[in-house]
Amino acid sequence: MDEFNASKPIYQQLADRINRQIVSKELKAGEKLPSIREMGIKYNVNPNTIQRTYSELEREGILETKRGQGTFVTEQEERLVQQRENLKNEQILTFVQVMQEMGFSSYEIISGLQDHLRKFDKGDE
Amino acid sequence: MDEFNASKPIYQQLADRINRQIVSKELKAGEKLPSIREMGIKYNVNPNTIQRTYSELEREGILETKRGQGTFVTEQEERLVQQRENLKNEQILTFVQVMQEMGFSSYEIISGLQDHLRKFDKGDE
Amino acid sequence: MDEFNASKPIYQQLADRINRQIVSKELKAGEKLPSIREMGIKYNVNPNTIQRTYSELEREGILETKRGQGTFVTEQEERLVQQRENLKNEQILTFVQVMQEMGFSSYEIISGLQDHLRKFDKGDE
Amino acid sequence: MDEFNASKPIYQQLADRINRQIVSKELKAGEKLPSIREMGIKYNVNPNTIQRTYSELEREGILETKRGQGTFVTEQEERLVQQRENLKNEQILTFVQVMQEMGFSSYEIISGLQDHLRKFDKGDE
DNA sequence: GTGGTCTAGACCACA
DNA sequence: GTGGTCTAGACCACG
Repeated sequence: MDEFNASKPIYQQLADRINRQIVSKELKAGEKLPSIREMGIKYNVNPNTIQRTYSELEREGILETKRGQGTFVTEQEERLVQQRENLKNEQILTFVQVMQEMGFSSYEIISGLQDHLRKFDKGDE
Repeated sequence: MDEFNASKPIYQQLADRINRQIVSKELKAGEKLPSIREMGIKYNVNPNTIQRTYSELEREGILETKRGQGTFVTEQEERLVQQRENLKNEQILTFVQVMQEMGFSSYEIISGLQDHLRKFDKGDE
Repeated sequence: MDEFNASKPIYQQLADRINRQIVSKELKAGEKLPSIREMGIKYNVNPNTIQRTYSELEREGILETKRGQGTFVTEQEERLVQQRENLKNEQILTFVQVMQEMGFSSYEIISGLQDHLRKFDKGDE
Repeated sequence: MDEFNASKPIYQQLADRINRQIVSKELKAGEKLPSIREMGIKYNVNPNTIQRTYSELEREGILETKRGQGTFVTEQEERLVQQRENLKNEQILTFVQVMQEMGFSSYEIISGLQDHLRKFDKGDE
């Protein structure tokens, strides 16, 4: 397991991934994350790098560490709800910005998106 | 003019910008681009950096260099049309992927997007 | 009860707390402290940690251990008076040092402090 | 030069120091800081540690880095003014909290402080 | 030259 | 066992 993109720092790619797991409820409030060392082995990455990922997410307020016990998803559910909202808006904002800079109209954006979803939709609404 | 983002290489940010200018028809087929030197001055950037930007776009097939004359947007209009379609689908694809990984439903994606466009729409459609 | 700060060792935070309880006369000269085991349960903390807290304060001369009876606040009242004075001056000294290093004038320090006390004063004076 | 406190991380002690230098205008808006490597040598500390110090301060918004050029105090003077205010209030807040927990009255705090300043005042008002 | 990332390996405090 | 800090040394992109 070492499928990392060269253009973005590993610690950020991992942070993004965990962020998504939390936002998609794959990881739940209060749940314990693997230890830094375990993660290091799992992703074939230096523990320091994992450490950086975890602190980054702690700074964002969605992870908490308990001394000598490990790192946990925060139990403050509001933070998680808010994070979900934040990430959604962030993604939409940059997507729309880029599309508009490329000269696509709102109509083209929406209908292009609908076409895409129609093709690949797995029925999850 | 030196409003560059720290996280991405300047040469790529320039390439993206030119890509957008071409796709949005701000730059037209066959049009001459400023010389490397001019661009360097205009954006207050090292000529090496511009050089790299141009080669990148040449590799993508939308710029052409004529020795002794300068760098031009390709005159093969199909390439440009195709590039526009490519960039659009690329953007949509990765946007939808990320949103789905975060557990957002097709409904949330579309309506979130519509909300956003409603708020910020500049009337272009 | 496990509201501990991550940045400082727990045993020290406990020592500080007891120090304050003694200096504020919440704990009086000669008074018996809870046993190590009781404290451990009360604060949901390992007995080793409490042990360390107590020895620390013994070293400072304000606690005394009587073998087979438990741990007590010293009965030498002067030590307590002196400790109160020490802690006060210590706090003031480092506070002023830091403020002066940051370039705050004596006037700014005093008036900033008065402003703060005016806002938050609970009437104790 | 390796006068560091054992109880606090070096990178934070350095951040505090720089924070103070900026707030006291010893370092001015837009001024260039020594390179990571220079600082490392000066304080006999690993460049990585300095790096962490700098990023910490960048996150706080008072430093900025320009790729390939170095690290600078931000030129947005308001951020600096605000930081001065923040640090002042932070210091006052924790000082007063500690003193009140130790049972000192507002009167004792203020007059203790005034006594202290009277003794050591260097004429800066 | 600059900062940014990563690794390997070490030591520490804490539970 | 856990996370937190630090070092030494490496490689990279950028100007």
